[in-house]
Amino acid sequence: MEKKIAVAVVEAVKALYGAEIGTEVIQVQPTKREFEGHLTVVVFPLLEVSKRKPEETGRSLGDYLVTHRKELVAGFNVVKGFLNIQVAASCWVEVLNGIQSEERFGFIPVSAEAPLVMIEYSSPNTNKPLHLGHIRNNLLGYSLAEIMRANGKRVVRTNIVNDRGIHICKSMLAWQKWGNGATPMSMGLKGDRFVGDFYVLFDTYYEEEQLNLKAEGLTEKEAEQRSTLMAETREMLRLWEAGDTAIRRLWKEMNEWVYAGFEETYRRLGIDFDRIYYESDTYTEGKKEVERGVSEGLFERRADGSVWADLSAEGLDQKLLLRADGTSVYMTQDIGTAKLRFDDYPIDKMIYVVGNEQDYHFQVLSILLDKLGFAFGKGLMHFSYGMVDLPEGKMKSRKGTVVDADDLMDEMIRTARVISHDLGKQEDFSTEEAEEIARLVGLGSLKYFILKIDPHRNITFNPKKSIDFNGNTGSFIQYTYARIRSVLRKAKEQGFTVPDRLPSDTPLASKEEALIQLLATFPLLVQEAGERYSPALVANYVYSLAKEYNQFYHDYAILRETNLSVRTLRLMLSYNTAKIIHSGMSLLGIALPERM
RNA sequence: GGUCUCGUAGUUCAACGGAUAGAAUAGAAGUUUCCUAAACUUUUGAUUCGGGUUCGAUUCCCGACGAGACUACCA
Repeated sequence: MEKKIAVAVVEAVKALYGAEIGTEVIQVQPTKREFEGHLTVVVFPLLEVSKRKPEETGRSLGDYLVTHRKELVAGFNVVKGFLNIQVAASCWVEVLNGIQSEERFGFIPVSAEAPLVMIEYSSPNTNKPLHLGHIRNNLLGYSLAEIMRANGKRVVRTNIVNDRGIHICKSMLAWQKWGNGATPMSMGLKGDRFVGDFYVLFDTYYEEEQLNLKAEGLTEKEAEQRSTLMAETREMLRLWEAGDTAIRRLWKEMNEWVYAGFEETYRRLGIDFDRIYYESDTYTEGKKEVERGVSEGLFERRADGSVWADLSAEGLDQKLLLRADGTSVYMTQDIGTAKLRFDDYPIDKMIYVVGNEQDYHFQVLSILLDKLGFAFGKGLMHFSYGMVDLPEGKMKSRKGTVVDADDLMDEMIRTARVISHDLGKQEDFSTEEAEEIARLVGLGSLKYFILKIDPHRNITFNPKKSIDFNGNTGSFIQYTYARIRSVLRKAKEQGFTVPDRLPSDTPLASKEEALIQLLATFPLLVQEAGERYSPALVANYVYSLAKEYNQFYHDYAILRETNLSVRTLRLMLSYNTAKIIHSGMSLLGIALPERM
């Protein structure tokens, strides 16, 4: 609709002022509530060609549109430099017919030639369970993938698992020393939790060791160097890299436990991947690339054997790529992973969903890949998002102030169950139904809470206050959806049908026009969300749609409406609102209950 | 110190450079013979400060102040 108006205005400008302008000059936006009209044209940008005052220009354009395009424009008014347009009712009916006729309104079908976007997200370490920060990451990544797909892109969702390194060795060593052969099965624990506990155990003993050493009068640095635990860990890493079979077997077994745990958490969270990469497979590739860089004179090997990239020409500093002992660092691995990925897929766009603490890392990665001659280096996108903090400050795994992903999901579902129970809703449902609804609502609220916030911002998450189930929340949207489904069920029972299309002379009330207008903007919204990589945009749109429908619902007795054409209109509006809420929420990875 | 991100009602979030800065919560007052009251209606309340760019700035630029991140032979 906005586009139609823009085209019509271009035509009017040509007829009135004889000037050729592009539609991109025309700003068409929804009219603010306090003014009369549906859409508003901002005339300020047109003053240059009209050579007249804003009000006069607006009136001339309005007159032209009402006279020459009356099938589109039914009326107008001008306030200052704003031309408010009343769109003809028959237009809105046609728009609604258009929405009704499309299975997935607003989604662009994915063709085999479409650009291929790879999205990396999650990227866990295998030494501890997933926490709230990972939840934000996973939700953003999953949602972005859905949004890109809705924009007609081919999408490969990928996960790079940091399955090797000193941190894993800490868990392994602790298990060897103090595990007494325990397994997740024997302890009745989730595998990731089980291994994470050993990681914490290592740290506890390490702290103790450090305190003892410092008590002997050693400085902090000396104490670190004298640590036997650390020495054993490093030795373990060395053995791992050397391919020691016993160590490799232990490593494999403990990682399997962790993967089983992750799998469960991912499944509950409702996210998955198309392709998983393991750092243990990619880090050697990274080393090769770095060595190539050295031989091509791109990087410098120092006297101690370490390899560095000098990025001072780019305004950055020196960056380590290989340690003196030849082992790789994070950057080395990311170079290797990138190479393997581009060998595996014809990637047009690479998106890394990683926290903003790594902004610098990706800036450097982009430059390094570019230096190494990879065409994709410059175009890689770091989808950076803010930290999730607690009211007391930053989450610290060592201080035990981390909000565990599984615990949080449990808590959300529990809260949903309690609220549902208190409202007396559960009487209508079987135990299984009630439990399923609690699950959908609890998780939906959590997801919505995270996704509606602009990714750049840090989130302060208050576990005590938990998450609201009222207002701008996932459950509000779910409730609205369930209610619409209920209306449609009842309509069917009573023999009322939703037609394929409405006659164009169907009368419309302003509430109905407003709802159609909002529905009609969905394709633009999806496109914009794709261009701006913004799940938050989708979330806030779906909320405003749900809110609009709630008011509509409150004002009209849909099923008791006796006028046939009015009732079918309202049913059709309900049907399509549900359809688009469903589409929108699917972009966020949020499931909807049929009843609640 | 340097680089980057963020500063909006008491609180949590919105606002392609557009009109009188929107919602939600919390506070105050209402609405159930009626399709689901997890709803709806009314009401109180905010752009950190100072410059600049222009028809117009929460948005863009400069400076100050405040919060966070990075600046590791950690990942």
